[in-house]
Amino acid sequence: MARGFDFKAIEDRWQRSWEESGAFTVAEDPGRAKFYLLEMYPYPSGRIHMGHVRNYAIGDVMARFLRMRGYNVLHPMGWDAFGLPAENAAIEHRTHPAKWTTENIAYMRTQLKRMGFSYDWNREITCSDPEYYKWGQWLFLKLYEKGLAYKKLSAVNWCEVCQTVLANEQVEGGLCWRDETPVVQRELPGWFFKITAYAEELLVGLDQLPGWPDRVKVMQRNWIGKSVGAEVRFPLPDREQPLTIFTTRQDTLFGATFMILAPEHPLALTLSKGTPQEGKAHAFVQRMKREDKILRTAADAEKEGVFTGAYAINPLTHERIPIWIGNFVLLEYGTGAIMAVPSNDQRDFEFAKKYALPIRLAVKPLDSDLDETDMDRAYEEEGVLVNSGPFTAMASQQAREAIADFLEREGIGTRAVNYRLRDWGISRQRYWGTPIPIIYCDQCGTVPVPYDDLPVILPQDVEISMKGGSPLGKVASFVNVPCPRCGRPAKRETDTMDTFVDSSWYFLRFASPHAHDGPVTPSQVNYWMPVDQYIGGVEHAVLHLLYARFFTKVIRDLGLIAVDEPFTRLLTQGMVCKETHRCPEHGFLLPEEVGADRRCRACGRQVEIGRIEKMSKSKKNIIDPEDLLAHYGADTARVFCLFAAPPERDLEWSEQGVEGSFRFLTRIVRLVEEREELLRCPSVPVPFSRLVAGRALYRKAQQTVKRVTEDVEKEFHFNTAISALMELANEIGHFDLVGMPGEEDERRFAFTYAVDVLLILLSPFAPHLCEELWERLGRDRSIFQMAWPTYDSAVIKAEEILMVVQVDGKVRGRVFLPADVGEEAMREAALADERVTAWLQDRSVKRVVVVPQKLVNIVTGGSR
RNA sequence: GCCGGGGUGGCGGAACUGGGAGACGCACGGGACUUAAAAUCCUGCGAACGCGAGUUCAUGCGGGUUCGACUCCCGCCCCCGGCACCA
Repeated sequence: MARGFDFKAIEDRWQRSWEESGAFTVAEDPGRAKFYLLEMYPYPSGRIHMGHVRNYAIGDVMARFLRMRGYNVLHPMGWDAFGLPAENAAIEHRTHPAKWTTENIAYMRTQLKRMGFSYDWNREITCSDPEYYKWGQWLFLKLYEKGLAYKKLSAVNWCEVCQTVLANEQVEGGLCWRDETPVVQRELPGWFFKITAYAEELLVGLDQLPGWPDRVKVMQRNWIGKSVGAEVRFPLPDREQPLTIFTTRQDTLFGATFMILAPEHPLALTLSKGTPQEGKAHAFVQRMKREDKILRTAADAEKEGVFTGAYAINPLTHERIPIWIGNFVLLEYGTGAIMAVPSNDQRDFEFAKKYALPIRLAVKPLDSDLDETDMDRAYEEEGVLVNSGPFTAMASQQAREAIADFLEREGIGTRAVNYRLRDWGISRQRYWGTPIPIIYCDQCGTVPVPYDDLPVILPQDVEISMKGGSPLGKVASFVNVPCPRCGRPAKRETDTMDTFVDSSWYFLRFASPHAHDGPVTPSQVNYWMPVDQYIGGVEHAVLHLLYARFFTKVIRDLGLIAVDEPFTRLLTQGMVCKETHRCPEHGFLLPEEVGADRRCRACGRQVEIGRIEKMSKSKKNIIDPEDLLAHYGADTARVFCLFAAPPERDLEWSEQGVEGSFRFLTRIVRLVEEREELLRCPSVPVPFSRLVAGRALYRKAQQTVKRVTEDVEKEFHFNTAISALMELANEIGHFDLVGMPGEEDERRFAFTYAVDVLLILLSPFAPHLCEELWERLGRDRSIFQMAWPTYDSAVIKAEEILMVVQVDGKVRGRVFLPADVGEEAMREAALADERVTAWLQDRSVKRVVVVPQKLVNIVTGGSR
């Protein structure tokens, strides 16, 4: 290692030392404030990527900082080890998912250790470990007992590539979240968790989370999608049962001129029976069933429908109105049927125009009139009711209450709430996941596996393929079991659980990772929970982060934990990005595939360079942390990730930026090495009141303590914290150790103090290097056993202030004044300043604004 | 369309609660050291005008409030992310 410093040796040495001393092992300690710091655990894909480095570097700085601040810090790590990539790898490399996963974990663990992350490895958990998934199965059974886990046949999202069902949260814009291929709808039986039972609590609980970013809360709020309105029963002539609809706009009821059913609505076909429309309605429903539902219900799809031939009675106008079937009405939402108010709903308007259905205005704008025969679009805003019988002239909002009251009084309807949130489909037709602990018996039906028989072990000897359904179904020794109730031959459930189930409670397990009589040990979990700070990517805003909140509430209701919300504070870090090289012919290129003339080496076309995009294999703009580690070491990697951008923003990779961080650390090494002898000798403390020559440096060090502490603690502004450390390092570098005769001791004291402070403050960011230098200076303990420095606000305050003098708001002069200067003295000094008086010639002073300790603004009466 | 986050030098980014815009770093220019280069050190670095002291302009655009606006208010433009026929 020629360049800089021998980071390899330093890192190896200290990593071994921390491991041997068990520096990061923690236990409950009621005497100390606890802090549970957690980063989202990784999927063991094979090797860590820059996103991990950034995520875990942020967490590790926090962990080390908080320990030095005196907290009892739980900082664990584990593996989200179940999931489809292991099966794909198994097929591709002819290996077993378990082997592939275990090897990946082993390698990635060494990588994390080489980054110097301070985890308590005694608490490591792997969710493909039977000791872990046993308790996932246990929780499943508890949910089943409480009616929160159930099986049903339903239309589900199916990914052809993954050969499995996906949860709603795993479909993004009609595409599979993992491979971005189109998702299709399929009728399939599967297991669901009743997350909707907690919809309201999941919604209102967001208000109790001031430490969460707004955008995540907004995304969850939108996802839960609460709508307040009413269910209204529209009588059907000649039928006992009315047609019930849900609306949020009961104020527009008088404008309901027809109704629309979802094609899957049970009445869609029965209502048309015996009418002249029967054939047409039947054909339409059949066609809708064949069409892809995601396309059919997309926002930009053309509205289509057919008349059923039947009529309902508008319960307020008592008019007979036609019932239609429409492609855009969803069975799953509300009651699967709507009243159509074309005057006040754009979708209904388009439908009415297309099929020449009547339009009657129900709500008009406050300040103008509308003619329903002459509208070119619906009036959807609030307004004043018209054509609405006794409610005419009421404001929308008031009318909604009045009409809801009326509906309830007359027995026509009830107030109602609807949520967009659907139950969480957790069945996966794949192998590498937690087996669902259920047995099907011809005699006894669906039988839960008895608790004593847990875990249901995932068999090892399985042929994995992406064809012919769940691989577990082909393992006879797994499938065929005696019924736990009657003993007769029965069959196991062959679906496994969504891996998001595993990650919905892993943070609880870390508190008591080896508990063997339950998923958690209440005394331990209640000491550590909630997670005080959670750090991870925003891509989990409505996936993991919603499921984990749901599980926390369920487990609380089981009486195992005492918290309502799992994560008190959440930091969503930005992505790691890098520029891409794109050839119009060959797509994304590696930098080395581009010639010096910015042309593609393969075809000679001009290559588009400079688009900054998230690092990804497919865009060929990956930086392997392994290379970073080899060339610059872990400390540089950490400092770069934290310095280049504030954590919540995207980080743009820059080779020069890394170089800069490396230079900074090298400078620190030089700073210490050049004065090593001197720094090793104990210096005699000089009280601040007597400090003269070293006063400025001492103060700078204290100011840096304040800045770094506040930056790290309050806002995670690691970038500005590091810049403050750079400033201090610069000032130390320029400090004159000799000065005037007689000042040496004082200067030595200030210098030593500043260097010590610098090393301690820097140690969470660059732990290996700081430990090394600390030791080289002969300081007796590990730097991480040092208390975080404090500062004295009297020291920090400069005894001189620089007063800015403005004339008419423009800076015209600067004057040094004693810090305790009064307003009147500031005013006088400002008016006496030479440069200022020049500006004041021929102008009259109209007013003088004095900002204490800071600035004087002289306002003049006009031009000269 | 709705919701959220942004827009500041060549670049990444600073700026407390309305008070010196551009901290810190990168890139770049000049200089020192060197036979030379690298490394390191010193120095300059928003733009325009000026020999210079300095002056004017400048935080997406247009208005406003204020002694004073990157910061507050009104109206627009652009970029990124999320949701999107949810009745």
